[in-house]
Amino acid sequence: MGRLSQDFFIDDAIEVAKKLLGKILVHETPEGTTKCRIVETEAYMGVLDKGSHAYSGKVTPRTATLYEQGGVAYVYLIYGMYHCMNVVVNVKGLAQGVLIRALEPLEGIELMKKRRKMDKVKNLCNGPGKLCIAMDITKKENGVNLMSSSLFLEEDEKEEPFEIVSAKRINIDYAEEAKDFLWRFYIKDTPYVSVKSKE
DNA sequence: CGGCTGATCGTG
DNA sequence: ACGATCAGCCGA
Repeated sequence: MGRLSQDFFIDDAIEVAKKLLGKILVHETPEGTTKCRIVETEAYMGVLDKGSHAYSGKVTPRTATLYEQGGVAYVYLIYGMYHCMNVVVNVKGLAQGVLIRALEPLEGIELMKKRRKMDKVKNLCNGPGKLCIAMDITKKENGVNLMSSSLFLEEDEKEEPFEIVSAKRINIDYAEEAKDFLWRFYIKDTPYVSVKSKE
C-alpha cells in the first residue's frame, strides 16, 4: 500500500522526525511480518550536532551510512548488546538521521512477544533497543533502502489526528549545550513511549 | 596493539 | 542503582 516515497526523506531531521510520527514501520522476514506505528522519534542534525555520531564531520566505517542520501536505514550496535535504528534523511553528505525510539505494535504481536520473551504488549517496542529485537532489525539492515526492501515505511491509511510533544533527547549527556535541545518528539498521551517525560 | 566508552535494558 | 557485554574508535 502507500509506501513513503523519496521526497518524504529529503528534509531536515527535525521535520522528518515529526512527520514520521503516526507512520507505519513494516519488516517482512521468513519468520513472519511485523508492523508497528511510530510513536516516538529523535532528530540528529548531522555534523554540527554534538549529540550526533557524525559530529564535526567524523566519518568511520560505522557512520558512513549516515552520509548517504535520505531513505535508507542506519543500524548500529550500542553497549555491545543492543541495536538502534535511524532513518537517514536529507540530501547526501549532511549525515542527518531520525532515531526511532518507540512503536505501537499492530501486527505480528505473537512473533514480537516470542522474540522479546515478554508478554506485555506495552513493553514490546517502548525503547530503541527493544523495538529492534521485536522487529528483528540488526546490522544486516544497515544501509537498506526503506522504500524498496523488506524493511519499509508506509502511510497509515486510517490515521487519527494527534498532538506532538517536544522534549529533550535521551542519554546524550556528553553533548554539552546540544543535550538540552528539544529534538525528541512523541505522540501525546500514547502509552507506548520509552521513558516518562521529565517536564 | 590495549584501554575506554556507549543515542540500552532487565532486574532488584 | 547497577551490571551485562563488546564493536568500534582512538592514541601510542
